[in-house]
Amino acid sequence: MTDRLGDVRDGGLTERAIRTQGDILEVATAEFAANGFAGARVDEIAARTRTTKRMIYYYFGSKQGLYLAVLERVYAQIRQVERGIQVDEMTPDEALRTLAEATYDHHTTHEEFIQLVSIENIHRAEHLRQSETILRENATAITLLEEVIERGVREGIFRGDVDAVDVHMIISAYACFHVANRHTFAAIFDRDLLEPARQDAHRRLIGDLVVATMTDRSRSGGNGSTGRVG
Amino acid sequence: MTDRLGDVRDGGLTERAIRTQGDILEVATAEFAANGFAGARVDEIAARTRTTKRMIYYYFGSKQGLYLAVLERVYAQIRQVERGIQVDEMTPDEALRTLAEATYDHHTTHEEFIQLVSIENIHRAEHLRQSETILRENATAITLLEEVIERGVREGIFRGDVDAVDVHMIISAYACFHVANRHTFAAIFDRDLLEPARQDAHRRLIGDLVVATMTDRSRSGGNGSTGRVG
DNA sequence: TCCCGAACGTACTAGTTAGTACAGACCTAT
DNA sequence: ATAGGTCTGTACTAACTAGTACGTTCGGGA
Repeated sequence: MTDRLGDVRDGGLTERAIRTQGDILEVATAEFAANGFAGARVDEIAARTRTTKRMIYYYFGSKQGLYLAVLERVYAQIRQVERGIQVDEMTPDEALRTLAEATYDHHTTHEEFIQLVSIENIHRAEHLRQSETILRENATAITLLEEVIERGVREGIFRGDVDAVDVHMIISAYACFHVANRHTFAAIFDRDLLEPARQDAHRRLIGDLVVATMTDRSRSGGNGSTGRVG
Repeated sequence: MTDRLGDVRDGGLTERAIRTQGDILEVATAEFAANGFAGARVDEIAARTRTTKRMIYYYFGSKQGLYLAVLERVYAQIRQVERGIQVDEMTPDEALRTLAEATYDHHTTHEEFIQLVSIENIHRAEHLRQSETILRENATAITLLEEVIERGVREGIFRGDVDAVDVHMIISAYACFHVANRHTFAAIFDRDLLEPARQDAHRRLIGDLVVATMTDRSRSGGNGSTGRVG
C-alpha cells in the first residue's frame, strides 16, 4: 500500500488496475509455462504477485480465463516481432534465410512461448481455438513468406512443390525443437541445444537447411511442377 | 473374476499379474499422454482397467512410479524400432533418407510417445533423468547415424561441420513437430499435418531436407573443415 | 462533504484426489 | 491340509485447491 498513486483513468481502467493485471499476467505466464494448466496453482500465482487471489478472479474470472489471457499475450508478442521483419530488398534466398533466423532467434529467447504452445497442444488447442484474435491475426505470418517464395519460384531458384505453410512448418519445427525438447535431448544426448557457444552455428544451420531444401536440384523424384505437397 | 486362470509362475510374477500390469500401463500411457502428469487422474486410470486403484499402488507405488514405468515403456518401444533398421548396403545419402523416413514414420504413428516427451520436457526431464535404462540405451540411437555420416564425409559428398547428433536433431525436430504441434498448427493455419493425403509428401520432404542440407555446396560461409557446429 | 462504484483483502467452503487400512482370495510348498 | 506369500477389492482419509462471501478502502464527481 506504499506505492499507491492518484488513480488516473484510462479507458475505464485505473492505471493501478492496468499494472495489477500486467503483474498477474506476467507471473501467471511463468507459472503456466513451468507447470502446465493442471499443474499451475492459482494460489502460487497470487503469492508471487503484489496482489491477491481475489484480484485474479476479479479480473480474469477463472483459472481458464487467466490461462487464455496469458496465451493471447504471448501470441500478440510474436505477432509484434513478425511485423518488424523487412525483406523487400533481398534476394529470395537471402530473405528466406533472414526469416528463418528471425524465427529461430524469437523462439530461443522466448522459452515461455514455446512451453505454452506445447501445453496447448497437449490440450488439443481447445483454449487457443476460443481466441478469435489469435486465429485471425497469427495466420497472417504466412503472407510475408508467401511473397518471398512466389518470387523465388518465379525466378526459377526455388522448387515449386513446397508452399509457404510447408516452409513455415520446417522453420518452426527446427526452432521449436531447440526449446521444447531441450531437456530430454540434453538428458539423453548430453548436449544443451541452447548453449550460447552453439547459437551461431545453429542459427546458420536453419538458414542453410531451408535454403538448401528450397534450391535443391538433386532430390529424389518429381520436380517443380509435379508431386505438389498436398 | 470370470477369466481367472491357473496362475502359472514366471520370474516371480503370476501370468495374471503380468497381464494386470500391462493393462494398467497401457491405460496409464493414454491417460498421461492426453492430460499431462498433473492432469492425469489415478482414479480415471483405475476405472479404465480391468483392475482397481489398489493394484496401481501395489505394483507401481505411486502416481510418479506409474508415470516413470510408462515413460520407460515408450522409450523401450522406440529403441526396438531403431534396432530394426538396416542401412549397410546403401549409399550414405540413401541411408540418411531411410533413417529420416523411419523416424518420421515412427513418430507419426506413435502420438502418445511424442506427447509424453513434450510433457516430460515441461517437467524439465526430471523423471526421465531418474531412468538409467533410458539414458544409457537410447543414446545409442546415434551410433548408426554416426557411421553413415562418417562414410558420407569420407566419400566427400557430405559436409563435415554437422555431426550425427545435429542430424538426429534435425530429423527429430521435423518428425516431432508434425505430431507435437499438430493442434495449434491446424487451428491457426487450417492444415492438419497428419492428414493421410499429405503423408507421402511429408515423408519425402524430410528426406529431401536432410540430404539437401548435408550435400549442400552453396551454403553461406565456411566449408567442410571450418566453422564446425559446437 | 458525502455518495458511488471500482479496486482490494481475509477467511472461508465445497469438491476433488493421491494414497491407505483392512479384509479376503488364491496358489505353492511342505 | 495348512502356513505363508502373492494378489485383489472396498471403503476410507488427509490434504489440497479452485472459487466465493463479505467487508473495506480509495478516488472522483455532485
